[in-house]
Amino acid sequence: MDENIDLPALEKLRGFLASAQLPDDGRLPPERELAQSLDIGRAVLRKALATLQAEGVVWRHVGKGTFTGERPIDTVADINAMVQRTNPFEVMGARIAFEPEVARCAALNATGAQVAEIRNCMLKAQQAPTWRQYEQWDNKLHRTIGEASQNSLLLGLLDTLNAVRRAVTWGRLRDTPVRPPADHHSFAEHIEIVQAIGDRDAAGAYEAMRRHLRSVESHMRNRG
Amino acid sequence: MDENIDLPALEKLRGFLASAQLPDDGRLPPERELAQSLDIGRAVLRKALATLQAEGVVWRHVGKGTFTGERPIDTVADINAMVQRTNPFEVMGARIAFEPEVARCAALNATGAQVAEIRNCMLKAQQAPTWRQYEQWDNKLHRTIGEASQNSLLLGLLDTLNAVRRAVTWGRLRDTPVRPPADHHSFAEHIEIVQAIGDRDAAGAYEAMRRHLRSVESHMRNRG
DNA sequence: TGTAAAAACCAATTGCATATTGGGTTGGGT
DNA sequence: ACCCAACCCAATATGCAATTGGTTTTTACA
Repeated sequence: MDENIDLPALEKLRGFLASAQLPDDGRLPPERELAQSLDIGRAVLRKALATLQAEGVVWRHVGKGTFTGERPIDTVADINAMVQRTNPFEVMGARIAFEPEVARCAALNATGAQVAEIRNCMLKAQQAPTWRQYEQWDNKLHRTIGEASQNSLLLGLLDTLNAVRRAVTWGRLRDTPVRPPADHHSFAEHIEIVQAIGDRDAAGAYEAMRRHLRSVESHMRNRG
Repeated sequence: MDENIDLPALEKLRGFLASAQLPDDGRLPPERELAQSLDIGRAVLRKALATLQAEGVVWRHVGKGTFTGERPIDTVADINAMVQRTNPFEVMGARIAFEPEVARCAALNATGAQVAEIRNCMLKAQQAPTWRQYEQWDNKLHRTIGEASQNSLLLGLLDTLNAVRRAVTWGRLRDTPVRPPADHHSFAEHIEIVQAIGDRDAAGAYEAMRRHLRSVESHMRNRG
């Protein structure tokens, strides 16, 4: 902490914070304006603000303003940052960590209509005439399982994960045959997942999804 | 599919897509410009584009443009939308689904320095003189566990989850006593989590984190 | 001469008007 | 009946001036 702090100014600022009616986002008036209304210089105010920032009472950001409370972690537009930071194996690891839990929640919470939709997606994926359409139905299958968890936040996180996955694997379809072979490993795995969800078997759904993604991971490694 | 499709125009468009040098985001020229350069009408082009969009070859968005490939799910992690849609119980459910898996990965992957930092956060949380500082160290403990997973995507998802959590629980500290009581339930639970991570016990870390969050959940219910 | 305050400058961000883009309709021509 | 050109609308992007925090320079005073 800076020892040159002006204590009367700091007390004025604390008094302001204790009594001010601030907007919902906790934004303080601009420094120039606040200095004037507290009848102190801006440089003095800035020192007092720096003290309060070090205590976690306020946070400041160039161009945005000064706000009460702790600085939020910056997550807006973080998808691009995530994409830059990660790689296909991390994406697989995150899926293996996350999606079995989503399947578990789906087994506990899915409506009958959602179970039927999950089955439909699985069948459509098996019957898909091209890899592109197989991927579309595969994506829809996984997302419908996320919807069936009945937890909008889990679904939001799953969508974030899939957005990163697609960005990381962009262009990956170029060198594949026309459609998946009839013995494509995911088909049997999908059947097990969907069966467990339909049976309301949470642990079974968790294990089946985990086996599926481990299998996807090892195929990815062999193709590496 | 629309049966009024103009096949020569569709072939012209496919030919364009096969040979064009497009920017990295796969953006096509604006419709008016593309219609001119292909020497077809804009309405005809729009029909051809609609056909390709139905096949998943391109996607279009008012005001943005036309792009190759499938329509991405909203790629900006829209934290505000998640916050509006969810509630504290969903947040708890998502944490219970997600954070034990993060603890499992941390037990397998943490460096020695990270284990030491995790311990430090735990001790600092126990010694915190105010609830505000306890929360700061608690947040840091959970985030350090996320870092220790050595998976930047898992960490990104955890940050997203915590950003939503903070927004949903905004202002929750107002009516609490000065500091956590010495027998605050989380203290013993933190010890178990940190012990399991330090012991490299993945299943133990998973179970300890799950018990901790279930305990937080039931305290939340009783307080509700 | 040293210090504090005021003024000026810089980088990051916001707000707003205008331009652009896809979506669609209308009228005229073949 | 269909296509084309022109036009309109809603969503989005772009560019620029204003705003905001961060810092340096200048000025005034003791």
